[in-house]
Amino acid sequence: MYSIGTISARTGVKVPTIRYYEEIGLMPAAGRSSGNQRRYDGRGLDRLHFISHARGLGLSLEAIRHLLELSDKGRDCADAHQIAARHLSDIRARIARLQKLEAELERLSHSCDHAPGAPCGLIEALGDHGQCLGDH
Amino acid sequence: MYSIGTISARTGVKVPTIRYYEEIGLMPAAGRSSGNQRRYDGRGLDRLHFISHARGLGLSLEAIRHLLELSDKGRDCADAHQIAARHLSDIRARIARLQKLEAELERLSHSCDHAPGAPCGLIEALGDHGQCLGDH
DNA sequence: ATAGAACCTCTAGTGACTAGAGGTTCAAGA
DNA sequence: TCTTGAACCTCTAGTCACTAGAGGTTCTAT
Repeated sequence: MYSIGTISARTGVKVPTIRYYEEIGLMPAAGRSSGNQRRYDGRGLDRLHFISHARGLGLSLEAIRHLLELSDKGRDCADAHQIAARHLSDIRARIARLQKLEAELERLSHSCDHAPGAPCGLIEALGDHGQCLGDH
Repeated sequence: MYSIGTISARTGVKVPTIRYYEEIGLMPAAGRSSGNQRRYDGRGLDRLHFISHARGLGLSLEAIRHLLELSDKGRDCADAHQIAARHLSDIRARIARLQKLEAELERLSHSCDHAPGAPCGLIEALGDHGQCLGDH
């Protein structure tokens, strides 16, 4: 049996975060010691590893909750793949958007010649969307 | 003079969001009609355009607040460029991270052969960080 | 037995909004 | 001038995924 501090150290998930996961039902209510402290077994540790890993991949807690349910039920992985596919396309969309912003911001930075006394071209450009190429 | 609804329509910023910007001091407190409704002039509209554009580029309200101060003071654009540069490197870091996640998630999806009855390889892989390449 | 690290619950705060309740004002048409 | 209803007002509370702090209790090692 592990204390909350132990599984925190093993998974890298902070102690208050573990309690938060329990509060929202992502982690099952842990067993308690005689003095009311949480005690976890290997399954609890595994589950927290799963959550931590999926969070690291950027999945929302809602998606993880869904994945955990599928895992608990034990079969039919089509749904799991759908969740992963949705997340993947979401990631790709975010990359595309960030790349547009990157280009735009770089362009705006170059629209200023740093002339002393003159207004900053970058600030002007921020005020005037008309100068922009993209649709942000 | 424009009503809050009018500048909302012109900038695409929702009405409650404009009130929120005023509450946190990003928009100056607007003048009022005799019946206590907000009234904006061209400067208010410009300022909201600026904020909306910068938000669209992904800048935080804190960064925008800073930029607005620089703009109000009117000269020395080095600080503005520093803010933009910081944001640009932040965007690049986020792109790099998302690209890692993309690769990892794609790999995990392929680690399942969809055999009926067998446990889902994707879910197994999510539980076991040891299988991973990256450091997410 | 004791010290102090780790644990407990509870409340409140973060960023950037969004939603809703309950009430008031404005502008256009009759 | 009156009426209608769209737009406005303030205030509170909720979102996501935590994080911080107060004030108190339990565990573990010496």
